[in-house]
Amino acid sequence: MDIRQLEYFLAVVEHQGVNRAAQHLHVAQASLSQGIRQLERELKLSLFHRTGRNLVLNPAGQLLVEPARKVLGDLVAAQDIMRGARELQVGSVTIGTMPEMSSEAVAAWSASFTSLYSEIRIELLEFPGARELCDEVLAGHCELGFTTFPVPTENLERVELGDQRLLLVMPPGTATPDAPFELRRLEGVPLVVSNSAPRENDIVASMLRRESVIHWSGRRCRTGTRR
Amino acid sequence: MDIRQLEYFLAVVEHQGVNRAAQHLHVAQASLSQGIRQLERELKLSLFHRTGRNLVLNPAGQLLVEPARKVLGDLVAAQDIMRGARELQVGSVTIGTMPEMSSEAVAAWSASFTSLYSEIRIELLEFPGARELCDEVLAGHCELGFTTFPVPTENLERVELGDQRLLLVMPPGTATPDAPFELRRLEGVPLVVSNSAPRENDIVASMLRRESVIHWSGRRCRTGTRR
DNA sequence: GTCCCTTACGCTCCGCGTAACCATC
DNA sequence: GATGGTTACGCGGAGCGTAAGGGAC
Repeated sequence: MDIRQLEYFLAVVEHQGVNRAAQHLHVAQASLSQGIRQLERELKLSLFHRTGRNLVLNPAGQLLVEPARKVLGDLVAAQDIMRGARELQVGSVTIGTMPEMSSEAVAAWSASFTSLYSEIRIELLEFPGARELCDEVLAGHCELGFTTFPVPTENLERVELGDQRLLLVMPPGTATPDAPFELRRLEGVPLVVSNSAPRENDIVASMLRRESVIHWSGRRCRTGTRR
Repeated sequence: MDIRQLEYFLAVVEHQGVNRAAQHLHVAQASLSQGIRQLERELKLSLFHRTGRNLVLNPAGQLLVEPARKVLGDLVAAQDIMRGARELQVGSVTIGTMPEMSSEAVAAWSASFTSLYSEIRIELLEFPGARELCDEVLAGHCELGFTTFPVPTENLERVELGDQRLLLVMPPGTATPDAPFELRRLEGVPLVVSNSAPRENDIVASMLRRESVIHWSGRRCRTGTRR
């Protein structure tokens, strides 16, 4: 039993005859007749009464009408979904993130993407580090990932989105050197940091950690999105 | 988009790879690969991430999984129904009747048929006369009809089911001739007849009518099936 | 090397159309 | 004759398998 055969069958039923159905399907009458015969042969079951003039459904044929409509209906539904996906109207994008990545870039990208393709769902996956993130992108579990340079693989396409500038805000009167500020000078300094990153998804914290700077968490405040 | 292509697609998804899916489908690996490529070409849409090793669904592919399952599921449902019809497990038979036909033969046939094929539904259509009944059977709207001889067409297959004997019950003391009883002798005689035949679906009434016998309906009683 | 997917290439068979045939009206 | 369905037959293309190619590990 085939899609084509079911289409032929329903066309004959709906147009009450091979001739009219063939005109509607733009195939030769003989081809349609053959198709129906072939279907009946495969099913080992007659579907129509042959009464000289027109073809009339017999009980077995009547049993097939609704199931056939259902199959064809589901098929066009699937085709509609695929057309939507092709025209970027529906679907989803899975993107990977990592703790050391600032969420601002991801949020900005998501916002602009959503404004363009409002029906595309964005799935977020977070990985421990750039290595794992790139592995997952390579394995095909994410379409793309946001990470920091250097990217730990050569086989991925990379787009530089920009530099992110961080501002250190200090109390009035603090000595501000002209030379680049050394993170080491924050050793032991109480800092206002985010507490909304249970998995340390905070670029400042991870940078300080990389520099082995111990800071005293003087006061925590909420930042980022509130749930 | 084709049944075969959807089967191939789901097999690759479920077995996570062309190779294993091909073994399961008993086709060559290359044929399966071709089939998937062809499907993607038709849809103008990539369905898998090609990441060197295995094939992994991409978002468009994920969108197709459930619709494809639905199409194939409905298809096997249709095939099941057809198998049932072939094995006379489900389905229906439409039979035609006519007023002058005694319902006893129909009932007896229905009972024996139902005891053999309990899942086959019997549809009853009643027509004004043998002429109309035979036309409908010829047109394919009934599979068979119960009628009385002579059948008013040569193009139908006929099976004689038997003779139906009718008994005339008379008051004690009535003269009973040895010769065949003439219906004309019932002229004006009060008869107990059925009142359950609003459309005169009564073999006695129609026989008397054919003989132009006027009888006085002395008393009516219920016969046949009570609703 | 192994593993897995893809491409190339012939072959077979299915389904199409043309044309002839048959039946009914 | 007109209409409508079936059968006969040759052709083209779709899909298969074999074999070779290519990338990842």
